[in-house]
Amino acid sequence: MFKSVNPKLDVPAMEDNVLKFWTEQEIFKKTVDQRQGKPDYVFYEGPPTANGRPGVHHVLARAFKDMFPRYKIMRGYHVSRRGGWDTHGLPVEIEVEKQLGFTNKQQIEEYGVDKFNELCKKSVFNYIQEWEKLTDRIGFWVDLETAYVTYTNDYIESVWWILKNFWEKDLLFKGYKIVPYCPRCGTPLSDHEVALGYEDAEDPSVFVRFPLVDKPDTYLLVWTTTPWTLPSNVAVAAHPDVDYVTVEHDNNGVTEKLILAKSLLEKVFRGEEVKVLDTYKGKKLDGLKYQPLYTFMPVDKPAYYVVMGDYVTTEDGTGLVHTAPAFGQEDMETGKKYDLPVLLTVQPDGAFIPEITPWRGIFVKEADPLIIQELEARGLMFRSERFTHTYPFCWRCKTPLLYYARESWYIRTSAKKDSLVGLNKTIHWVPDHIQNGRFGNWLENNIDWSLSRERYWGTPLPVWECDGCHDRECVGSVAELSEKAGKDLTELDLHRPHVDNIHWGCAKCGGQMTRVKDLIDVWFDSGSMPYAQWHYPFENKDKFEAQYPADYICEAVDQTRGWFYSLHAISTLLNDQVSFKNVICLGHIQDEKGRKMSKSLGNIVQPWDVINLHGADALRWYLYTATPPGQERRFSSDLVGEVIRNFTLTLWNVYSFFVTYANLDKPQALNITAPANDLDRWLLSELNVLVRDVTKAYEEYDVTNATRPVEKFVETLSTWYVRRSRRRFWKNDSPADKQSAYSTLYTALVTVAKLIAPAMPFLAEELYQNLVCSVDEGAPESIHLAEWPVVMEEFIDESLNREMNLVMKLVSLGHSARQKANRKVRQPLAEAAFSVGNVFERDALLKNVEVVQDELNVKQVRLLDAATEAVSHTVKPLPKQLGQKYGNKFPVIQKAILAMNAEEVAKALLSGNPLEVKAGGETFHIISEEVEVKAMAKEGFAVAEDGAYVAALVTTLTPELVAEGLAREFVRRVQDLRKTANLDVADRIELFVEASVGLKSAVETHADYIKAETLTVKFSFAAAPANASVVEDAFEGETLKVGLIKN
RNA sequence: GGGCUUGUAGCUCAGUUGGUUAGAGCACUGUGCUGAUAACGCAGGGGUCACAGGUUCGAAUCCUGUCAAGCCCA
Repeated sequence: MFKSVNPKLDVPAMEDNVLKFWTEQEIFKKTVDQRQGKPDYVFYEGPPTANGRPGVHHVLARAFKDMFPRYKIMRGYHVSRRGGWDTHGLPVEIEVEKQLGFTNKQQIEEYGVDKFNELCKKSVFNYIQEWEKLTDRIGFWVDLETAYVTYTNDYIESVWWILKNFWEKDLLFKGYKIVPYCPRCGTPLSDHEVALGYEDAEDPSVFVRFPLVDKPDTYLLVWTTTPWTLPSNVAVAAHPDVDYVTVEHDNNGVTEKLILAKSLLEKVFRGEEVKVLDTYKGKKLDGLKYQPLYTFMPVDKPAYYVVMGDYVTTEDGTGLVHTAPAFGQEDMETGKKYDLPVLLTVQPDGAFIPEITPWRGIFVKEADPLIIQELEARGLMFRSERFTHTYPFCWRCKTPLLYYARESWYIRTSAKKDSLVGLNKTIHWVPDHIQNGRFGNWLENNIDWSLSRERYWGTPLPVWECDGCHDRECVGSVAELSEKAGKDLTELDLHRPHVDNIHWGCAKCGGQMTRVKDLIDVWFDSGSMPYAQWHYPFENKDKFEAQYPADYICEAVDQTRGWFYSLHAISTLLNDQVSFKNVICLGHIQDEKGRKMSKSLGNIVQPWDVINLHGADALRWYLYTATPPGQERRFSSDLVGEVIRNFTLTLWNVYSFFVTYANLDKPQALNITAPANDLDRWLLSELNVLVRDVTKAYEEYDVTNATRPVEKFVETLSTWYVRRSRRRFWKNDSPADKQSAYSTLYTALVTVAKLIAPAMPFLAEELYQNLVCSVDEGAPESIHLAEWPVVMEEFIDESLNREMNLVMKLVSLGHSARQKANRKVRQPLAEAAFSVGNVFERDALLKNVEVVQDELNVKQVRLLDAATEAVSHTVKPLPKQLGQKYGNKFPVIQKAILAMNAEEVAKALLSGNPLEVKAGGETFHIISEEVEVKAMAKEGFAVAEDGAYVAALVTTLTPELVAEGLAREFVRRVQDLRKTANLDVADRIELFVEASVGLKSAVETHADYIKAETLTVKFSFAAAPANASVVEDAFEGETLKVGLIKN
């Protein structure tokens, strides 16, 4: 019937078998093909780069990516899941540079850009086999055979088409960008490179007087650490809400007035006596004109006045910030805002341009002392010192970096800010705070997308410029390029340097059109994937339309400004539409000590180490259940091992139990009908609640709630349902009841398998193959082709669930009482009495008396009753009820109730009448819901309590009870012996017993019970023959020697 | 420096519109149960709910500030 199941599960072997089955039967392909024509569920794969080994964090993302497509397939959707590879960008170049031993761009140029790019192209797939192997092994179903690759001409052409669209909408433009720049290497550095080169450095710290136009004896006191930027000063920034002062100061006998931030007076004058003439907010300085320090360069726009900036701090300096848009990020932003002129006074080699006559050709840092000298000579220097701070240097050549304006291409995203913000409000974010927090804020403060990169391996910016009249054209397709160039360029590699060699005559002046040298940001590549993966609009219009926008994407949280943004921005600017509807934003993985995993710390956990030990399912399940998705998570292999012990094996054992007995009994039918047995009704009720809750969670992209409740259910299934039902499977006089038990357990197992299929695809498949496919030839051949379970509302009985919960609770209390009285469970006791909180619970207990009797091994179960036995009461005023009703009167009421006689209070409340309480000069009528009344057994009981619940056991033993206890002890020894003798569960035996008097008498009395329990057909009080399995033992003051022979 | 997030037992995490005794699993100790179990039940030890103020009859929960960690930006 069913394939027999080894209770000892070899997880990796099981998973390998399932993988083999999927491969051989092409199950993944079938999940796509068989849903052809069904509604599409669209998933986008955020492309990784395969030039490094995949790590645990990649497994995390891939596990989450895999889950929802699997779920949706079972819900009957058509889900095509195309893989993709991100192949361009600086990290790729750096790998190749390392390989070639290069340290600067010069070397790449000398080596040859074509050869360099060839190496880049090869290196991006260095580890592709490892990626494919891991992807396959963790069960991430994604189509890698047709995966899109961002370096292909088709992909690039689509990206060009998008850029041309932006160009035509005037959304693509050239501007300035401040970049960290190495004047010796002649190149800007990436953030990553800048981070490599921070060192302590000594720099000037100067306070300069800027004379006002209208009041020449009044000066703005301005602080800077880069005197060389003063010749390009065009404004001074002040904070609108900070307090500023005008002070009178004695400058070598001449009285002058200085303006600076109030809170910095002390720091600047260092106790020197000054007279504060006026105090006011920075706002008041707005627009105040001053005389320029230098006029080497003409300005074509208004300049030399005070501007407002929120970024101005009063930590250092004077609260008045020298502003030179060419040499600082904030300065540039301010410059754009106020339309200030940009005075580019420095050449690319870091020396002053000829216009700066006194210092022409001098490296700026070396000009600092000369400038200071010059300002001192003019009486404008208030103070000049040196100070040490952390400053970035070029990591290659140790030259101090300059923040320097470079020409750069931008996408005018800020023009579409309202759309970006508005469309974001329609996206479902998990966790939801990203929507208005990190992502929303980023959109609210949107700045234009800096698009260009001065590099080699990437999508070239398709803009050509005339060397004569500087007219520019943007090219949106290969056909267009061919037409302009006057030759067929279909075969042209669209990368540098090939594309750089294409020229044509300028339509306006006849000059030569040459491509600008820039590449575009790789994020633009990945954000273009909804279009470019299909070579849209040149091909596959239908596919694009069917696959846009995505229903679901998932990446780590660092992608908010990466892929999530690039997708959103491109889609908004191009189509005014979202490109994804649901997104899960994952937290990062840390090591077991909460540190970042990094090569340098040597704390990287290799996914293979975990998978080979515990399997892919356990790893996946751990990732889903351990932490809410958006949170950082500490990770170690041991934590994954807990999944096996806690969840996998528990489920596996229930499964193995079912198969073992089902194969013995061969139950007729396994389909479910309305069962008569309460335990079955309860399990089916809980099961359908589980289906309902898990389904809801999947629909809401709530991974934690789609998985954790299954764990809880399986635990209850094993430790309550199966334990309570065990005898119904192997010793049951009622065929109908046995049948019902099989059907119920079977249904639970198959349903659980389906519920975990998206999360633990291997185990789910293994269970399904044996439980379903081996008995139903018409069933779908894989669980991943099966239908998602439907909630059968008619089976849900919430009050039954509450009832069973109570029973478990009371049984647990009963065990606790036993423990306190030191009465082991094998010893039957006369009775257990309970006190519960309300009528519903009283009825629930009475309904389940037999279960409680059996669990606690007591002869009678009943309610503690004040009328028939000595019982005392305690009362507890309930803060929630009373506090909400009476507010700040609660404490006095509570005190008053506790001061009253507990028995009288209990009596009143139990009778259903309100309790009159006098407190604080008022009278309150307290009703029974507002006070918890607990009955306490007075004497002769072993008691355990929790809240309103009390379990009280009668622990006195009669000789009959003792004998019964001994009989059970005897049975237990025999069962052990059966086990050690390796008997089969159904084997019949013959017993030979030598026992002390009391035990012998007990065994005789309970002989029928013993024979039935142990499947004994022949029984004798005699010494065991030599071929018998024998055990000797002593307990409860008795001795025993028992021998067993298989009959 | 700014934005977002997080801080609860040795570890991983729950903790409902604020309700007085803060829970679970793992690990540890003791004990019991078992012919599915690699288990399970019960009990015990283990907590300044990061810290400091505030609001409230009542704060892990709400507010303010501080500290620490992570990510993104500067």
